[in-house]
Formats: sequence, C-alpha cells, structure tokens
Amino acid sequence: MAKLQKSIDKRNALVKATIDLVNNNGFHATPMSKIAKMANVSPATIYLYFENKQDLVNQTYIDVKTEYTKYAFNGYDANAPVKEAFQYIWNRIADFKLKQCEHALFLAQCDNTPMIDEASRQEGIKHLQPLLDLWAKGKAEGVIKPYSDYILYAYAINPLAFLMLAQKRGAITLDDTLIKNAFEAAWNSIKK
Amino acid sequence: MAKLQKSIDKRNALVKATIDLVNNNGFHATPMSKIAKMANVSPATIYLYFENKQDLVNQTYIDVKTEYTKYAFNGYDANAPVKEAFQYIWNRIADFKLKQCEHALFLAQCDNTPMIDEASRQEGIKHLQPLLDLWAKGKAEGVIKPYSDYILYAYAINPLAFLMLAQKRGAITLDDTLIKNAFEAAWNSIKK
DNA sequence: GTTAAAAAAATGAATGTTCATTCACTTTTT
DNA sequence: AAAAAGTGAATGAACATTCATTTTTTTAAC
Repeated sequence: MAKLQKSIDKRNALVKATIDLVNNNGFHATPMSKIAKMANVSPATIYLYFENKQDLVNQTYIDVKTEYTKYAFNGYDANAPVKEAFQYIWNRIADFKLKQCEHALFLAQCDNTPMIDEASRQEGIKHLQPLLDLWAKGKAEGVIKPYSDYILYAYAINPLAFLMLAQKRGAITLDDTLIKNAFEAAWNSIKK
Repeated sequence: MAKLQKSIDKRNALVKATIDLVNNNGFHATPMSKIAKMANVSPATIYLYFENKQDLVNQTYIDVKTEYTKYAFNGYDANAPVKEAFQYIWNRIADFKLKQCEHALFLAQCDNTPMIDEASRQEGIKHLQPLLDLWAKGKAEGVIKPYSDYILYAYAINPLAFLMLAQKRGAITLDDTLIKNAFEAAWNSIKK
C-alpha cells in the first residue's frame, strides 16, 4: 500500500539513471550519489524504493529484461509457420537492440559480469520461453536442427549482441542490408 | 635494467590473481589488497610492477589477449585452402576457450564492460590480423560471403564465447560432438 | 671464497578519499 | 493533525596509493 503511493516516476528515473551510469562506468564505479543526482532525488530516497545497491541493479536488470522480451514477443503469432515465426521474433529482437541500444548494452554487461545475483539471472532467463517453445516445435517438425537451446541461441540470437557492441564502439553501422544479411546467416545456421 | 631484475614470477602471480578475482567479483569489487594476498606479496609490491590498478588490469588484458591469439594461430598455415585454414583457427580458438576457460571468461568480461582503456582494447584487436587476412582471401576467392569482418566474427567466432559462458554457468557441457556441430554451424554461416 | 657496503626489492602500516547506508529532521499528502 | 515521502548531512567501513623501514641481492675489494 505504502509502496503503491510512492511515485512510479521516481522509480523509473532511478532505473533509467542506473542503466545510463552503469553502461558508461560499470556497476561498482557508479556511486549511489550519482544515480541520485541524475534522477533528481536525494541519495536517501533511493532506499525508499530499493533495499540497497544490489537490489537496485537486480531490479533494473529484471525490468530491462522484461521490457526486452515483451518487445520481442509483442504481436508474435505462435501458430505461424516456424521460419516465419522465427523471423518475426528475430526482427523484433534486432529492432530492440537497434532502437533501445542502451538497454541492450546494459543486458550484455549484466550477462557477462558477476554484477547480478544468480537468482535474478535465472528469473531473466524464464522470459525467453516462447522462443524456446518455437524451437521445440521447429525441431519436432524437422525444420530446425536438433541442437540444444543454448547452441541455437548462441548461433541465431547472440551474434546480434556482438553487432550492437561493434556499432556502439563505432566500428560498424547497422543498416537494413546488414540486418537482412544477419538474419539470413542466423536462419541458415539453425535451419535443418 | 631495474625492471628486468624484478622477478617475472611475481608479475605473473599478480596477473593470475587478477584474472581469478576479476572473474569472480568484477574489476571494481576486487581490492588491490586481495590481489596482493592471492599473489603472496604486499599490496605495495604491486606498485613496483604496475603504475596503478587500471594499469594492472590493462596489462592483464593485453597479456591474456596475446596468449589467446598466440594459441589461436600457433601452427597455422596461411597458405592452406581457406576452409581448412579457417577450421584450423576455429578449432584452436574453441580449444583455448575449453582449456583456458578462465582466461576466455576474463576476455569476455573485458570486452563487454567499460573496464579496459580504449587504447588497450584497440591494441588487443590488432592481434587478430591473421584471421582477418584469411577472410579477405576467402572473400577474394569467392569462398566466403562478402560480409564485413565484424559480421563474420559475430557469426563464426563470437558464439563460442556464449557457449563457454553457458558451460561455466553449468547449463551445458561442451563435448566433442557439440564442438563439431558448432563448427559446422560457424562455417555454414560464413561460407558462400 | 668471504665480506661489507651499496643498490634494489619488498614490506606493513599509515593516509586520505570515496562511498553505501543511516538518521534526525522537513516537506508534502491524506 | 497524522501519515507518508523526501531530504541533506552524518557515520563508519573499505579501499587505492604512499611512505618510512627492513630484507634481499648485487657488487667489488680483499
């Protein structure tokens, strides 16, 4: 009850500031005081919304992961043919990483770092279920190679993270042609 | 002169401790005092070998990256046919990530984090030149798709990093079959 | 070879700073 | 006027780095 009365805007500002600062400096190099300043609140206020710094970053991770997967599966038709369905999800994911680059980078940092609690990491994985279901269906139909989900993910989805990073560092520019090529490569590496 | 007299063993112990602790706690959560303790030296001794903490981690990154690429290209014949040559390098890289898992994880963390100086990152990239040369040759011969090096890397090499991470977290076990499949997927995604 | 003085390397204990978190108080909302 | 939300200024712990000494190694004279 008390919690619901608190301004959701403030929580959002804190989460946003956390993403921004952690992206640019890393978790341990972003002081609570800076997060507070960027969110225009007092440091003490953070503790009204989050237990402590670890909780703040865990919740931020879950928030962003949820946003990511919601976007990825938004409008997705689980009954469409496998390739079509996969292409839909893949494009949504690419789109997310292109448009919400900062959020995607934050997730990459969380996933490659001991920054997040194991529990939160597990929690984050669950959100991908629809994609795993699609792969199961594709394997059953003999359309997709009988690899484990991890292999499929490593070959069909994860490369996008690398491309985002390369773009962020100014090494490439992700235009439509490049994305189209990347999808073909992704599909080819998992289709039977 | 003075520098050469200092024990190379101590430097190595410090680098090793850094890898271990940064892997498990992240850069900013590993105090110099712990690195010193693990390397069996005094905190002050670190400053005889490295300018400061940032320098220590930069040098560690370069060290590991050098070791990685040396291993990857060891015994490599640049005149072999493209697929064969690529398979050789790919297998060496997979081998490295399997056998030197901790080092591979350290590199992944450095590459996805604002932990390393941009200069050291650039320095690290140079070491991959032989692979880029091979791709250029492959493209010229029409054996490899005309994608940028970043795309090729994203699809053919980077997935290995994801698989290592999955293994480290206990989600999969990388056996020979799995590696063989992964190579086929890698090659298929870049071959013309 | 032995030895002692000089140089180099190594150290444990400061030093000063930064930071997460708390607290006593104020402002806003109900 | 009571409750909730918010605050700026402590508090105390952790940490990177430095410093005054000590230990080890090197040098070279005998």
